[in-house]
Amino acid sequence: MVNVGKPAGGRSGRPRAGEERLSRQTILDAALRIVDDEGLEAMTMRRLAATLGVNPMSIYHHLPNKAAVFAGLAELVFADLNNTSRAEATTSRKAGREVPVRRSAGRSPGASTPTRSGGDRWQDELMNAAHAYRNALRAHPNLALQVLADAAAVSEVVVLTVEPFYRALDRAGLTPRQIFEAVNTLIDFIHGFSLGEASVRADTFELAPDLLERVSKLQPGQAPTLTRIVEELGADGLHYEFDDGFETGLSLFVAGIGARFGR
Amino acid sequence: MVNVGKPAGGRSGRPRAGEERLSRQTILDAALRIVDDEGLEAMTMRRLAATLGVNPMSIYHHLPNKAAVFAGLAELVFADLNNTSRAEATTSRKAGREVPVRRSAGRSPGASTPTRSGGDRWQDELMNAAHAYRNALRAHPNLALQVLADAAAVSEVVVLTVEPFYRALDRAGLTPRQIFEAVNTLIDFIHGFSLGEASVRADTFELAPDLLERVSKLQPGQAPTLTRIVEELGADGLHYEFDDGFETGLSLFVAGIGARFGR
DNA sequence: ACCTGAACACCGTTCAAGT
DNA sequence: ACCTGAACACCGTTCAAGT
Repeated sequence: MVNVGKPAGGRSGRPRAGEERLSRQTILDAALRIVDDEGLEAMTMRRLAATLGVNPMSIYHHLPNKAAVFAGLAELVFADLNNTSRAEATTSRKAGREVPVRRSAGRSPGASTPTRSGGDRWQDELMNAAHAYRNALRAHPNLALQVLADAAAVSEVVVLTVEPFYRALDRAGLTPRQIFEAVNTLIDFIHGFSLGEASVRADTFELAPDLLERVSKLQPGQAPTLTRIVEELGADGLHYEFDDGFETGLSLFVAGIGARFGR
Repeated sequence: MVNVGKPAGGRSGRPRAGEERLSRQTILDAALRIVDDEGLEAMTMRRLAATLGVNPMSIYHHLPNKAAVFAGLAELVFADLNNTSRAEATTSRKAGREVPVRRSAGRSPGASTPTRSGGDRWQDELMNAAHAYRNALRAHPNLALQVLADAAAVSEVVVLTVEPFYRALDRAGLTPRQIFEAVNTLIDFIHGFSLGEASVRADTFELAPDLLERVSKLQPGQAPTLTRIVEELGADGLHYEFDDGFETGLSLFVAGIGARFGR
């Protein structure tokens, strides 16, 4: 199965230049590919070396250990997010490697919100930030758990990530303290949501989508309210869509800001 | 360091009866102790066997593999939660093993909410459910990630866990669909929050508590709004307490329910 | 039924050596 | 500077054998 060949076939999308050298970037690209295709635990140092057509120890010359590889992958995810959300900003282009701009499904693809009057601009801005964040985590389901557990390790790039949230809520007129608290809460929600979503996509089940089946297996009287509510909902009502769930959560949150902070 | 002795000293709190036999329960207890004391990755099958004073292979007679051990641990966490939140319910007591009732720090330890009039009962009920859930995850920080990633594997016991949330929101008068959506959102928030909290307690940093230091290292103009807001807050304003953060999140959520669903 | 010993097919990482 | 081979100290798990 595993092709431990000579100097690695040109598997990745990148065109191999005449010079084929090992670098932090090529290593991380290969690692990401393994994680995406075969899951977290398939990503071993030896396997990584094999797909690069290189001795396992060569990797240690560019990254100090396996943890650093995973930290590097987490960083990639956030970097992707930052580059995606301000595709137009006047940034001095980083050397090499353009990050492909992924577009969220539901929204208009062109310029940001076409001239609309109304006063609900900050809500849209906040929604956009939230969707971009979710999409970045969703792009690599197998990596999500690692990213969320390791967000710490990625300092700068993670901090940049919250700027759009701050901007939206600043525009909404909240106080600094309110902004700080609201952003923390919203990001916690997105993390929890994405964790559930990633679990389902990876392989297993999750609470929301499976509730009906599980409740039916309960002994009578173990969870009376839950049982009754689920029955009232019926099979149709329980059909779960992650997209809807995310939207609902966001709108609940926006409504909360309005009510608590008088917006 | 590791004491690989004869038939295992009486390390666990349980009194060793004359008969010292291996069982699913003793294995899981030992595993939980290793995870709590030394972290997830210290919990290897061989290490577990050593602390039980037993051959590694003996374990496989009671649990099919390592994944099953972790699933069992996740189940313990949720079982703990269920037993804690209805300490008084008339349940036929399960054979053996009483789960110690952990009490949350901030609240009055006695009977639930002493006779209070007012119409805000459901809010308190919801808060209590949320705190109990958070506390269960907080009781074993090293396990939190595993639990959240694996909640799926633990079917029945996880389902029971949401009953208090359903009861509170049913009392609030929401429709079944609204309850379903609100509970999903709230639990996602708690998961995300607990993930962050567990990461900090385990070893690393996290966004909220560390924001100030990190923002100061940003290049000028990289995140203008964030930078300005953080400066306005100042060092004092940014001091982060998880307890406050959780309370804020909950109240934002409760306010959202009020505003969206007219309660 | 429950436990064991030896073995298999892996790991991450150190270290001394090659070019 | 960058890469390698051999080795060390581990893993999870299978399998045939013991009582």
